[in-house]
Amino acid sequence: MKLTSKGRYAVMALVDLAKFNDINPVSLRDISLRQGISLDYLEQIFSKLRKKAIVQSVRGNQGGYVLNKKANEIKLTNIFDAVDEKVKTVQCKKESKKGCNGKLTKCLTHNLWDELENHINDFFEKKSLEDLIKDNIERRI
Amino acid sequence: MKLTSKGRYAVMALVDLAKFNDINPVSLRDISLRQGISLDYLEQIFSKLRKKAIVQSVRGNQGGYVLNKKANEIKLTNIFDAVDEKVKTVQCKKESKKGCNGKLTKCLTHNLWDELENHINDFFEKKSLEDLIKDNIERRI
DNA sequence: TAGATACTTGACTATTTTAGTCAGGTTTAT
DNA sequence: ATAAACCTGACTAAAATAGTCAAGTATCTA
Ligand code: FES
Ligand code: FES
Repeated sequence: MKLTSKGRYAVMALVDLAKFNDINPVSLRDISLRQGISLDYLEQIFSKLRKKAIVQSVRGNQGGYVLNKKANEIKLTNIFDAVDEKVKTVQCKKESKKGCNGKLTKCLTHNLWDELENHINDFFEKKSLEDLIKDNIERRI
Repeated sequence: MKLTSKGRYAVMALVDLAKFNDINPVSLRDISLRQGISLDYLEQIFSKLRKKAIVQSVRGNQGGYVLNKKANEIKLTNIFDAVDEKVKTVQCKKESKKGCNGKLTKCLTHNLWDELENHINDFFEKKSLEDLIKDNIERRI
């Protein structure tokens, strides 16, 4: 099980943005330089974040992006959802009544993976951008 | 983030094996048929489980595999470890003092992913094969 | 109003990982 | 002897990932 760069970058970029949010729109170029993320890749990511109303764009010279909600209202769940980073532990289709083995009953481990999925999603539900920023200031990394 | 088939199958096969463990060695062919997993793939998986002493093999006609420990002593962690299904949330090398951005400090989100990794591993630490079997009997799926 | 900055979009691609398959063994009960 | 079942390593097709690239459009500032 691993986290993809897309999800990792999305959160990283938003933390960066949130730190500078009060003053001016933050340009992707700046985030790219500070965090070492490809500019083109960031553009893909922010396009998705914008469509899900997590950020707002300001076009033109001196433009950039601004948070569209308060930092404590943006949960990791929202971010991951926006960039299609989903937690997927079961093999079978959620809706289908068939198991992953093609049989009509769920497989021996289906419930386990379901529990795991909930366990992970709980973590994402609880963490907000604000938490991350606080954490960064406290630890001074 | 998703769970791979290898990890899923490893656990599924072991639950199946554990259910029949008292009587005779269980052949991979039977597990393959019951759980709908490719026999060749199962062989790869069990080879690893054997090397980590989670199962024992019985060669020859009427042979198969047997659990090498009690079901309550086999945690998910052990299984995942054996088949190299690892949880990897950080990008940077664990040992290296460099961050994922190549800089000397850890990135803004490093601590977050570390927490996440622990959160997930906790789940795997707590669940044993025995828990899974009980769960199956209770729910009768 | 020209030019620079920065957002916007969509298509394309190299690399890596996954999820197996395949072929050829060896061991042992009957 | 022979069949069942373990054992091993190499190979591969398909999918996912992590980007790159190209061609825009909008807006501020000089
Ligand atoms: S994971 Fe849902 S049936 Fe196997
Ligand atoms: S994940 Fe460890 S430094 Fe970024």
